[in-house]
Amino acid sequence: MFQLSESTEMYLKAMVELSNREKVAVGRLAERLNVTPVSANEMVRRLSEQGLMTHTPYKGVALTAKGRKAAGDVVRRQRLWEVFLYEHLKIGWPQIYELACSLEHATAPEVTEALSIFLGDPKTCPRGNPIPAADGSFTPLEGVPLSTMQAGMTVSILAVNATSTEVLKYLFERGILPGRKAMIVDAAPLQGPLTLRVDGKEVALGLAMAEFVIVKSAP
Amino acid sequence: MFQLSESTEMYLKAMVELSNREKVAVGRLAERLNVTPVSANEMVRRLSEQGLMTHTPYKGVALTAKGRKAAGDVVRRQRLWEVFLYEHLKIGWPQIYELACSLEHATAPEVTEALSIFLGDPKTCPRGNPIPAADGSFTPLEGVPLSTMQAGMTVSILAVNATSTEVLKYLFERGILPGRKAMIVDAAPLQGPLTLRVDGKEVALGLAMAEFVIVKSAP
DNA sequence: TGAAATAATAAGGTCAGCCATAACATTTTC
DNA sequence: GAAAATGTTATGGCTGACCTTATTATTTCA
Repeated sequence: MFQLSESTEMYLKAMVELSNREKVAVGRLAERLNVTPVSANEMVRRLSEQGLMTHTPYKGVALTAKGRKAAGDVVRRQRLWEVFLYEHLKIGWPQIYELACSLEHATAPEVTEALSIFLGDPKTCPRGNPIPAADGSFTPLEGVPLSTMQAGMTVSILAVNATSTEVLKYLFERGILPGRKAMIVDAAPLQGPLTLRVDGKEVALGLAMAEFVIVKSAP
Repeated sequence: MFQLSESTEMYLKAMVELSNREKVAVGRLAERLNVTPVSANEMVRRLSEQGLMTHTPYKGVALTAKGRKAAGDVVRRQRLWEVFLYEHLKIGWPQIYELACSLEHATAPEVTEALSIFLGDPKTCPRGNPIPAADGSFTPLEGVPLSTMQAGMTVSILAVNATSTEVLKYLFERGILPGRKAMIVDAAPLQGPLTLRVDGKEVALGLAMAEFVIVKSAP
């Protein structure tokens, strides 16, 4: 609607959500965006031609400076709407990502800035992620996916990066939310699930989900 | 995004904005939506097949009950966003239509209802038009286009139904706003312009614009 | 009443962003 | 080092909502 197509915005957003700077495999993009790897490849080619990302075959994709700026704008809109939906419209935590995503695509720059002012220029969205500045710049969180942690460690949950309402609902119901602390009781081998203790309760979490929970180790 | 395509929503909205129940000429639709008459014809066929409108060739198009309900939903979203943008984000009156239009297409039912509550269930948008109820029902304004009025009459402006930001800006700058009173100083013949006295100033207004200013005669 | 204006239909084209299937290239893993 | 997994490219197809050009039908009005 405002230069970038909806599809382009989704790809940019996925890049930010999946990477903390490193290259992202095209297959991961395809998976997150629910398209076939062939489609993702096509789209990555288009976006590379537009100078938004660079693709090194068999190695992955990375945003260019231009792409990072554009992605920052998109993510800013998305997260500001999340704040609005959560804080002012009282919409449930698991739903806000998906609803904000739709609104994001339809938001003109003047609305973004007016919204930010209305909200008091928040720096973090309800899922714990930083809200990029008006110029699109942002510093990724200093955290790692929960899936990389070892049994016995205690972590503090910084952010949840899942997008599907269903997954968010699952995490929400088990108290896996930004700000909480979790103790890793067990990490089963062979891509097996993690067992956590959160809020006094034990929770099993598949690795796929644990990838989208960003944590830092806590004392 | 939520069953109806963006394009469908635009046609439904145009139907509500152009009619006060009577049939609308396909050419008017085409004009307002900035598409060719051929395209509008195609689209009207599609919408008729979906049971949203009925088309009587050479006579015009009318919404069915189903179409009126769907259109009411769309218009409700649009106008609620207008209120939000105007009242809370402090965005200028001429801009809100266009900006709200984009947001409208991206708004899920639960957001619409939460927004309505947040806004205090307003009944009128900043352009003076009624906001349909949650079930899509609404009563059209009891007013007529300014273009149908005679010289010498004094009218009270009920609503402004223009959509282009440019036209809205023109009207805004001249004080042609809901709630104001206007005296028709002169109505030139041959589709000529109207001359109004609004707020002590004289304003010339082409018939095309005057069609989108809804008024009732005032003492 | 007949010309002009408007409306409708037909046929064929474009474009973005998907899809599937199939062949081929590279990397990972046992 | 070979098989399995993953990634890439090629080809062809689809859909929605537009477009143009051309032809035909109806209505309006001078």
